[in-house]
Amino acid sequence: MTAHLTRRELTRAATIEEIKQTALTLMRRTGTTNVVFSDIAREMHMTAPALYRYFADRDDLLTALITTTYGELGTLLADTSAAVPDDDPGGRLVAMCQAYRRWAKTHPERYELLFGLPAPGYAAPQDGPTTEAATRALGNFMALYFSARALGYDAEPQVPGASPALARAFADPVHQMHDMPTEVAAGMLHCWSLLQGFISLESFCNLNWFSDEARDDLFVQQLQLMASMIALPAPKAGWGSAG
Amino acid sequence: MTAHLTRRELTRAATIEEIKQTALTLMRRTGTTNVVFSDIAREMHMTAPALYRYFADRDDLLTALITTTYGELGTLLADTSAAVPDDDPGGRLVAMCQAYRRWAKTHPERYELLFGLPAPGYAAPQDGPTTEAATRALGNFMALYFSARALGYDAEPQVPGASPALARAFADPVHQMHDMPTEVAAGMLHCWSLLQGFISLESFCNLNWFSDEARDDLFVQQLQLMASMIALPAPKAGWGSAG
DNA sequence: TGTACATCAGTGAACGCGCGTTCACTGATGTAC
DNA sequence: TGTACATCAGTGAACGCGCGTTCACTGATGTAC
Repeated sequence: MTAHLTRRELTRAATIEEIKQTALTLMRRTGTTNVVFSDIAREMHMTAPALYRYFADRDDLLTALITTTYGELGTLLADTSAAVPDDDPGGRLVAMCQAYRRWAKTHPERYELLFGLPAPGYAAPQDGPTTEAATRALGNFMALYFSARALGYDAEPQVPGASPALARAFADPVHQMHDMPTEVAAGMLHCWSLLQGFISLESFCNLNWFSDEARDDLFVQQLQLMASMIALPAPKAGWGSAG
Repeated sequence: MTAHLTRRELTRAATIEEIKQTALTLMRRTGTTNVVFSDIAREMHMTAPALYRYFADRDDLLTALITTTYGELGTLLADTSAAVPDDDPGGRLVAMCQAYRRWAKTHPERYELLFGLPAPGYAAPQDGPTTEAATRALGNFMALYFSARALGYDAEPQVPGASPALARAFADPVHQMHDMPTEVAAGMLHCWSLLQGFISLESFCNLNWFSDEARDDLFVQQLQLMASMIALPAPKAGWGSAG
């Protein structure tokens, strides 16, 4: 029974969690992926050296933050998907992408943390917890195809066929794409590009010359393109705006 | 005759140029958008305070760097486009996108500078030189449509029609899209999203789990999607890889 | 052409602040007998 | 149940470094007469 945790172990886990949350909160407040030990400590009514009881150094904390953030994103996507009935994969696509978009717009620094230029000396440990968390988060999109197929939808996606090199890449089970047609797998990646492109442009203020409404409409159009790329049926509740 | 420049004015202009280039070189060396006055000065065999003769402060230099970088990107795109015959807009699309992609991969920190999370306290001056330089750079893509139309290509792009809000946005002549069909304008933006998405994913190492060859093939597929979105003919020399 | 003055480039020293990290310590929490 | 010891959380002071920025200065370049 390792379930018996001392009070010390419990508060320790709670403190670690609090440090990470405080760091993320401060990141939002400053609008940077920069994280300052003294600031975190002050926010928690502690002193900076105390943090070294929980994280070896700044890089260690950063790795934990990235993992946590991927986890948060994954949970968001999973919850959003779960809130839409099984038999509406198109609706799930719309809901998940809109949720992702809103999340990135609300927390551009978290988006930057995951998908921006890696920090100065920081190299994510290969095959580490970050990679695993990332795969899990993206798995939510892969699941769309399988739930659509379970419903009998298996229209040909409107994308070019996969090349041998691509097919070889897709065959690796790590990416969760090994048992979908290579056209769908390729389509998934095109969707991913399209989504990331829009979201990074919007979150980093490079689409400010558009009205909110125009941006919304543009995004809805991209959702439609995405659905066609991976051959998903239209969402039952409609696309959400001008179509 | 303001053409008469004193030696002082000439060396001054040259020094400003050298400072900017040194800053960009250092950015590449450190792999960050961070720029350190002392480092620039040392590289130029000067001392840090001397730089204040040329730039009011760090933000001032940053603004200049962004403008310069947009200019560099614009020149790259224009030159690349000009190297392809007028009557091959599809070829121009391929050449420009590949050039852009290579540029971002070689200089991820410059890409970050233009399209990443804006620096800490830095707010780009609205309607400033940066905006103008950005518009000029992107204008090279708009030009694709016009050169295609001049050749008689005017197929319907395979994208949803533009909503009223979008149409209103496109009507603003600033964006150089006011005299193209709204479907084409929308298609342009979808292309832009797709391109930015792929490039940011690749440049920031989020597609490392693919082989170089697989990434190349994926990009070629996206080029084909882009061509169909803005109704460009296929490139005369082919797509460049597995199609 | 030469001289007297103004303007500008660049230096070196210094200020001030932020911030990661170390260290010797105190007090509280847990463990062994 | 109580006592003696080990472990851990957290503190406060300090080190060391980086870096933006200021300032009084020297020497060179340009300008006016």
